Amino acid sequence: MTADRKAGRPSLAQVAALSGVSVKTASRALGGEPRVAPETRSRVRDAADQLGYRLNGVARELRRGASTSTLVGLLIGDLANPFYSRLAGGLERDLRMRGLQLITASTDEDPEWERRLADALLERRVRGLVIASTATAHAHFAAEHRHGIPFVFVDRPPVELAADTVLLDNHHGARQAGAHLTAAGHRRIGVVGDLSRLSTHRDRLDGFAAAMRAAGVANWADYLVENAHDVAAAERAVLGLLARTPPPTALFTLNNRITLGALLALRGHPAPPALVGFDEVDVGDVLGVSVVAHDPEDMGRRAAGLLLDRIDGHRGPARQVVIPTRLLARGSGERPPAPTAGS
Amino acid sequence: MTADRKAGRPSLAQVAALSGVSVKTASRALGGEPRVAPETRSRVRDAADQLGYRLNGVARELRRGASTSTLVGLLIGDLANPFYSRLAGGLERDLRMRGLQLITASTDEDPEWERRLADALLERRVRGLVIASTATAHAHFAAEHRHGIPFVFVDRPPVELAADTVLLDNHHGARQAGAHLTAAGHRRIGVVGDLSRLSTHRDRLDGFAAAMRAAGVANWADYLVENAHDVAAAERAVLGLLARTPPPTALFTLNNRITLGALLALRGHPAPPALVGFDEVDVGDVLGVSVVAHDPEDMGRRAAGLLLDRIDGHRGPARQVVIPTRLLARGSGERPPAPTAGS
DNA sequence: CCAACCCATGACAACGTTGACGCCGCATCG
DNA sequence: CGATGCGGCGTCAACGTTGTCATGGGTTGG
Repeated sequence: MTADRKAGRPSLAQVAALSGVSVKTASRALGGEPRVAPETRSRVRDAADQLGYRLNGVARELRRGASTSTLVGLLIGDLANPFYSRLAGGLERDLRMRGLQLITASTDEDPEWERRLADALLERRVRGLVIASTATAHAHFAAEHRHGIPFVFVDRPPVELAADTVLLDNHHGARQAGAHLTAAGHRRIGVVGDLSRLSTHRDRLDGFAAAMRAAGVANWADYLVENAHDVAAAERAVLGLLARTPPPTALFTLNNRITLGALLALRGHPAPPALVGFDEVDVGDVLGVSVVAHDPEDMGRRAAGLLLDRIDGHRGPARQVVIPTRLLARGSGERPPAPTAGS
Repeated sequence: MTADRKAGRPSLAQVAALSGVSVKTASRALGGEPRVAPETRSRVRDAADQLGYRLNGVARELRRGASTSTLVGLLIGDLANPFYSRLAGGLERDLRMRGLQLITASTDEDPEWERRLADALLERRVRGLVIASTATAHAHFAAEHRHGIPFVFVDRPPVELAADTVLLDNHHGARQAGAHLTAAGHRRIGVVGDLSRLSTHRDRLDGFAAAMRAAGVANWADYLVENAHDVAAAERAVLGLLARTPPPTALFTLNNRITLGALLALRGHPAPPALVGFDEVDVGDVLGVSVVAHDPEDMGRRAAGLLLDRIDGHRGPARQVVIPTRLLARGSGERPPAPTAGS
């Protein structure tokens, strides 16, 4: 009652003193080491309980060395985005089976923040780093990488750094979406994309362009809007596209938030254009939204796999995993072009 | 090239040696302390860059003491659930403005896991703990709490522990939903809930019961299904309710996942029952789903506020913040009872 | 011209734990 | 019965950093 207040947190020395053994024996007893008499062990445990003592993981990590950390860093754009949070969920689940914990930070797609956060994590001596990078160069990670810290890049590949990577099949998925729409007869397809510097955006655009070339649609870029980074911006972008003359007969939205914006823009529209979105949306099923789907949780699991391999000592060259996509036709993408204007 | 491989990570001593100063001076130079000659500082910095050196945050934390940690623990049910991930997002954003980082772990609503994870976080000497607890007692946190570690309970209150809390106005929200449905003439309302041990579930049920009493609806519990913990279970539960004779004319789904399950079950239904859900759903707006809405990110921010107050030395009694809910009428909740059976 | 002072730097200890090693006493074995 | 082995426990040092105190040289001021 007297010591309860001022004494910060008890240390192993206090537990040892209370139970009448040396510090080392107390450490053995609480750490589950063998070679401790059962009676001693329980006496130490009782003393620890009485003091509300808990082993200090920070001291242990310092003593045992950097490669004993159980923390893995995860840098993503925004935890509130279902794509990222599902990825984080899959990653976490596989890591914790190995006793590793996830420390998550959102970059808000700001490269400067991303770097500061990465520095903080590395200073904390995380065991590895999984990163959906928004930066356009990663050479400053080279030193850490050489020192043996495993890096896994997810969703977006590293630049100027040879590290393990998990990517979506962006090109193929977008090409499939484009082909699906042209097959239904669409020639004027509004395309709404995210920040143009992101590799995912560029890859999807490339895939779509390939589909347009294959279908003989020139000038498709006339109906392209980029940098619609949030739902509201996407909604505005779609409304802008629909106001053109002639309007697009179909839309291809390059990620989940943009698809949401488009759905908002099309609400109550008498003759909505066809719509295919990249990424699954939550009730896409119920809404009948056709999408290029993939499994974010699987991305997280694959990232965990690559990371754990490295932690287990795998020394091979950087590996790349590609997560497949598949087109889910649910109605919105199969609407034919409205017969307003000629072909 | 030779030392590059075997040497683990360089230490301050190596930087000091390379730059020809003492360890302490190197520490001062890199730590941004005053009283270092500019020329010395840059020499040390160069040496550090050359070695790929980074200050060791673990050692610093040990040296400076427990209350200098910049880690805050967050325990939630499932990172992939938008409610939790948005809460985490709001929390993280406010914490990082103070230089604090979030370490997140999912409990999968397993009390035993929750306890293990909490132990691990406390052993790591986190600066505070935010927890959406699935356990039914929290006395084992009492010792830590007395030692001054701030706890903030979110979504669900602590049991046998006086700690800061952020809750939703579950009772009021559910009562409003019930009143809304009875006002439209519904008397047979199917209610689908989550794990019955969760306080959120019980509070919402209580609120709904109050509305039923007020409207003079007895035996409402005949149409109650509990423990529908995932989307698939909720879908089955709703299908089961609809198969009853007479079927319910309306549904009240007690959380976001259950609402999703209900939407799946009602897909293509010729004369769907009215539906009100607790929690916002992603495109509820577009779908016309009436819900009892609230702001999970705000919950996170309020939790951050309570935590930061404690970190700043606030010593008052435990405080409780209640986040308001509001009923959003979007169509699904306003459908009148089908005239199949009599009132 | 000497005292008082400040600046830049260094030596040392300590944070709390655990690995390496050593010691003692009792049981086992040839 | 002495040698060997091992279970139980203690001593010591080290992990990498930083707070405290000390030191030497240069500057200022009376």
